[in-house]
Amino acid sequence: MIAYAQPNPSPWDALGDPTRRAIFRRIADAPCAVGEIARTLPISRPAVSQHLRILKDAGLVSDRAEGTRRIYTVDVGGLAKLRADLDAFWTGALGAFKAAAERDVDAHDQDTNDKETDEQEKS
Amino acid sequence: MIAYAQPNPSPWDALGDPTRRAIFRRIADAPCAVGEIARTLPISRPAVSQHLRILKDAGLVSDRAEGTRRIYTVDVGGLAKLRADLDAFWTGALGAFKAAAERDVDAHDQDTNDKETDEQEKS
DNA sequence: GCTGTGCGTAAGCAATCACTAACCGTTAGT
DNA sequence: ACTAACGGTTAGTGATTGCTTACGCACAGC
Repeated sequence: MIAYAQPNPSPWDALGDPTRRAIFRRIADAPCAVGEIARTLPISRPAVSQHLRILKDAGLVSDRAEGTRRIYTVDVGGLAKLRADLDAFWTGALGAFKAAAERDVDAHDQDTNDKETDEQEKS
Repeated sequence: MIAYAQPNPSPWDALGDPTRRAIFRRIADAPCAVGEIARTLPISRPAVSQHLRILKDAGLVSDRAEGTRRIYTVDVGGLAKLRADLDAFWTGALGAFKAAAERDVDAHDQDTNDKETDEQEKS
């Protein structure tokens, strides 16, 4: 899976896998160690390690040593990136929606602007 | 890629691919047709079709016919799901952070509660 | 020092996935 | 009716990916 690792994968890439989402969800609830996570999932402990590496490289979690254990915690930087992207998607979608609503009066007379008309008809 | 299709993939699964994120971003900007998207991306038009199918099954986009063209628009339902999940991640992460902040006074005396202490040290 | 526990990493493998070319149905214009 | 444009679908292919086992290092307790 190291072959899969690229320097800084996108948080979206990282959470595009259901196992990694489950792991991340667990860490978001409370910081925990690799072994604790592995015991709650139907996969091997090294697999969890490898997933954590990806989450870490994506900026979604960070880790620190505590004796023989490594404790993983959420890195809000990665969450912020996701939120920013999601907001952009949302803004774009709602922007088109609002533009269509403002043109609602003329919707049937101005069929030349297909983009807004399409969005209005979808809603 | 139909082999990849499952009835209702998660929006996270759908956006876990960079090509699909690019497609979705384009649609979030404004509704558009398959061919328009394909012309702006370095992949074939059938590939775009297949990606759109996944985004649609994930509830992130919807489509309608307009002559020979199919116009794709954002489905805010899928966006809402992403937002809800993201909020849950965020809430969990900040909850642990706030709990640690409230215990800041006793942080050095109560090292037995490792979870909160860990989160406080991370921040 | 020895032993046990925890965990990162590498290598290998089977399954999955993103891509292409080809095919064909639908729509629209002449 | 013919032609062009559009786009969904299928099948095949090579690349990618998530998993496992094995190895070895670090830490902690005795």
